Amino acid sequence: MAEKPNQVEKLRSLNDFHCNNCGLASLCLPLSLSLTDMERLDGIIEKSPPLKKGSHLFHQGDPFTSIFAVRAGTIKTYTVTKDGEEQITGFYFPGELIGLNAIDTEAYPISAKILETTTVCEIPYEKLDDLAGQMPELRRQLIRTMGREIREEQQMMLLLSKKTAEERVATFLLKLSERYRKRGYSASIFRLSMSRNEIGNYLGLAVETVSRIFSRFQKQQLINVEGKEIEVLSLEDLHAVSGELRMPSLDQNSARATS
Amino acid sequence: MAEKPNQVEKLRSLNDFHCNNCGLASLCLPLSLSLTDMERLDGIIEKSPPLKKGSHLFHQGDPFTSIFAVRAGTIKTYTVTKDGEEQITGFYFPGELIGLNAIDTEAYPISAKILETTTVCEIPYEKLDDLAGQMPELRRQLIRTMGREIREEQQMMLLLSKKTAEERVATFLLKLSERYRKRGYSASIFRLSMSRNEIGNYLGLAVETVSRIFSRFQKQQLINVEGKEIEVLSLEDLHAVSGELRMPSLDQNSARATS
DNA sequence: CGCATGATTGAAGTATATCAATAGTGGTGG
DNA sequence: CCACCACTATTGATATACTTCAATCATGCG
Repeated sequence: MAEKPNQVEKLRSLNDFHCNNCGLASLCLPLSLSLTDMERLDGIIEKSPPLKKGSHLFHQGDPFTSIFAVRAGTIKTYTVTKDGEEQITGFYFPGELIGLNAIDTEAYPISAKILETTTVCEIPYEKLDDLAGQMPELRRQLIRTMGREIREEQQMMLLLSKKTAEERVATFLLKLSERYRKRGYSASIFRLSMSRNEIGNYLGLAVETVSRIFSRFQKQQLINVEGKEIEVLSLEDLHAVSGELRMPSLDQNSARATS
Repeated sequence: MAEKPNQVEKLRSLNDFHCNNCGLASLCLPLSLSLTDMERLDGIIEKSPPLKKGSHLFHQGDPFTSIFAVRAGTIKTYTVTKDGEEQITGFYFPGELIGLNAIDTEAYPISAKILETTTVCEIPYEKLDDLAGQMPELRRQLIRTMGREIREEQQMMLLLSKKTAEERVATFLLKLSERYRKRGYSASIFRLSMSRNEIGNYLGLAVETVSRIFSRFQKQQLINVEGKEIEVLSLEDLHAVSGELRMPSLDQNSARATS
């Protein structure tokens, strides 16, 4: 039976999606929860249908209600500056949480836009807070996740204030590579889900600069670029260009790393 | 009795220092704790003696044990980049917490250096975590504080990636002004506890640029500068130069602000 | 009081932005 | 299915905000 998975089958399996069978649990909030705890967390989570590219998860100013975990796809978050231009504050991949910066406010301080067809888990914050009061491991995991976010943003500050354009782009590619690797994808071949414009915006560079540096890196045999397809030819060399301290590819066990 | 407060008196009052009589409680973790809860928090906190300018609270790589709350004085945090130069990640004033970025690691990812004679409250993280499990309001306050830190760092990213030198310096001065105001000091006259070099480092600018902009602002009657003494002549005009969206001085009740 | 360190100001250099023109890409409808 | 159009990316030429280098001046600490 069930020899040919059909449409109904596929729908059923979508509805059967739970934290305890989510491949991302180890990257997300369920990390180190017991099975029963995981089920309780699962109970408060709303799984979204696929969201279309270009649509918004929420807009800056919308009332804050929920944290979102990316299940599949990519999301960018951004604010709009005084003169109307956008500043991208982050790209979010499966297992990552969006909305942590809104916890002490009544409205989202940023907008979240879908970059490619994406599904998310919506976690109502009031309920999450309740559960965090009852489940020590969930509380710790939430706080750890926030601590990591603070740290990563400080690294981003360093990138923006001290690094050259080449270092920024190299660092960006390495970080992407590392994130793909952690999710079980190739660390050396991947597809950019954002435009050159968005990369430049995020890194504090003009589009043209990003484009030139991609070309330069290609000429230097560091990477192969073909539109949005990136192949990293030498993680080591790219790392040398990035000006980063540690060698991310050696950093297999991030929990024990001292950063 | 006790007509002339003497040395012993002063020492006694130092030892009598507790969360429930700390003027900063409303800016710090004790915020919205009940009196009993506050006393329990107070029970796990170690009050430091005065720390000397130039000394370190901890060094990058030291084992992570505690969060610190500044009680009086100023502290800067910084990382050291590959080529040995430092990147300042923040300045911390009374009531602010240091070390939140280390929570999910085993070692501090930054160093913390005293800028002027400072006292701190040391909060052992294990004990804080225990208490957070028992006291919902403490848990919420810790998480809120982290959420705010994440948000503020995103604003800093925006500053570093989109703002001009003048906008950066103006924003910096306004943020300082606001922080002094919240602590009951003058919003328009204050003393910089950091050097021009440190300001430049933090803002991603050369010292010379900071100095030139201070002079320019002075010429434009925005501020008066005399060494480390700053007088803001027009918060409104400075705000206009800063490129910030909101008018911070109108933002009296930050808890209800939606940012 | 003196000397090291920090701050200011000017002159010259540079990395990156901006402007401009062309080439490629992907989505849409005929 | 291909042709079209808008959008995105690339590449070159020029402009500029900020850095770097250099010299002088101020400050504060022992």
